[in-house]
Amino acid sequence: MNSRQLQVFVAVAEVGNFTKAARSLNIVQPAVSNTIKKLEEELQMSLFMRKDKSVSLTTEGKVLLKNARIILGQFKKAELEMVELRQMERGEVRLGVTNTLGMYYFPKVIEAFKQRHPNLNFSVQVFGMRKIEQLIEEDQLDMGVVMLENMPNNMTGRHFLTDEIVACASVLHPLAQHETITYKKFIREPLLVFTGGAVQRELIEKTCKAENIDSNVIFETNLIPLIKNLVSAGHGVTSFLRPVIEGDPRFKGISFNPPIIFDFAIAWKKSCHLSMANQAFVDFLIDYEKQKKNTNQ
Amino acid sequence: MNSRQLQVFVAVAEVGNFTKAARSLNIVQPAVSNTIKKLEEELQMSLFMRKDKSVSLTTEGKVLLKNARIILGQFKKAELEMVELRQMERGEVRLGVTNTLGMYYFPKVIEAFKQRHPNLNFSVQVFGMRKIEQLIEEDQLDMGVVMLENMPNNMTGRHFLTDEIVACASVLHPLAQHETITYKKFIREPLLVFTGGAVQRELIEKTCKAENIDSNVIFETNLIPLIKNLVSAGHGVTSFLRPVIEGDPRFKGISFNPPIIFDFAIAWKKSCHLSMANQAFVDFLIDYEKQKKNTNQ
DNA sequence: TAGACTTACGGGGACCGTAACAATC
DNA sequence: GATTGTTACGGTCCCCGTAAGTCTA
Repeated sequence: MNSRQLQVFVAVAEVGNFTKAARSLNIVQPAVSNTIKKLEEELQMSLFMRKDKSVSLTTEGKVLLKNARIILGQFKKAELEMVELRQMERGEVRLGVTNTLGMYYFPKVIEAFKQRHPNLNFSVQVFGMRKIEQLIEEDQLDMGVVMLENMPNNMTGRHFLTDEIVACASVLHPLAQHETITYKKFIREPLLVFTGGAVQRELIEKTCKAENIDSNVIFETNLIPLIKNLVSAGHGVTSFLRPVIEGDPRFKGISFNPPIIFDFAIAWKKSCHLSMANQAFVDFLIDYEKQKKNTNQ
Repeated sequence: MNSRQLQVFVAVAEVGNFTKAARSLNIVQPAVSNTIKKLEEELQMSLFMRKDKSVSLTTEGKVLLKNARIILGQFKKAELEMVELRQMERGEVRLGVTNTLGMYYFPKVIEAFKQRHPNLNFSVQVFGMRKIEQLIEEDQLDMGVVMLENMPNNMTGRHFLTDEIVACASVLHPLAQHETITYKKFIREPLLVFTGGAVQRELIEKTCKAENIDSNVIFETNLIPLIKNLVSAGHGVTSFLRPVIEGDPRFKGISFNPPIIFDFAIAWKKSCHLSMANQAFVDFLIDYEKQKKNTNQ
């Protein structure tokens, strides 16, 4: 007993006529005869009473019909679900992002993606980069933002964004006169440090150690607006990705010399297959950046 | 997507290994590879992550697995129901019998049949023969007992029993001395008539009319024991199928001259297919009589 | 004679088995 | 080298289409 046999059987049962059933199935009538005959032989019972000009179900046929309808319905439902998955009308994306990118980069991208695939469930959460790597490892996230150059070797991913870290001071601050600044000079300033992601903090520590000086951190927070307010009020300087202060007249962004460039990648466990929804988001992300680059040129 | 593909898919999903799945399906491993590949191509999505030494389900695979289990379960259930129907572990027999046969013939047969097919639902009801024909016509009975020689032509059936109608008198009655009696002489006796089935009553009417005499019916009832009591007490004579009085020392059964033989058939609507349960009972009935005849010889 | 189902026969595709290959430990 | 999955090839069986046959109105 297979699905094709049931399909033919139901067609015949519904129209009570082999010829019409064949037409509705787009096959010839003898094919229907054969299929039904095979099915009857397999079940060792007759399913239809052959009367002149029409056929009708036997008692056994009626029992089979009930089951056949359920089975075919279930097939249809399963196939539909698969199509929905394929067409991104179902599924889930669980993404971990850094605080900065979560505030200044992803909202626009995700909004555009959501518009394309409105029925996907989307979970975006902000974590530090180390935490993102850990949660991906623990399968609590599907993917996340990591630094391209130090991607864990049990993970794989794709580079999607390059951005510059700049020193950030109030436009009234003496530093605002400079166009570039060395990192060594920068860390001697009173520093307001964003501690959400450990990366910039690590950069400071490393440089201090290399220069053999103590860092001059006067304030730590993971609230970007708070840092911006304090910097704006002239309490110190900080470093941000350039987009954070771009367009904000209160701040001057000063490139480091040599410049500090971050390459961001979206990454996932190497051993783990991305669901179609996640894969679609990655593709979308790469494509989004390519489009943006083309437009800017 | 067909049932075979799902069967293979579930097998692989359950053991997480193509080779073992192939073994459990009693096919070779490349066959499994091919089937899964076809399925993946058809659904346009990958269902398994191929890792070293084992495979595991993708997100989409998990969704399919849930559906596949339901579908295969439904198949199993349907096949089981068909087997049960075939093996007479389900189904219903709705049989109409005459009063006499219901009391003196069918109990033993039905008991034997019940023993063979204990899970069949059985409905046996006593009606007059005309009523049986009517109820079959109305589809309220599947089959019933009718006279072979006047089976309605919209019905068909099989002869299963031949029995003799005999005059029945108390052993103390003067008629008990006779070995035969003509029907003409019989109807001049004071008659106790069994009115459950109209057949014997009709026979009396017909003969009276032919002989141009009034019938001498002094009592009518459809209670066989009551008639037997009255006959036993010498209040009159009656006619019965021979088995009714066989072995009862109070009565003498006197063959008519010429003998009156009834051929009983079990019959059903010609246009209507007998369910396997009913068919089985018919076969059983014929076989039962054949066995009995062989034993007696 | 027309309409409906059955039977017989041939072709194409699906599935399975064999065998050789690739990859990982 | 052993185990696991993939690819290629050939054979068999199933299903479909064509054509002829049977039955009934």
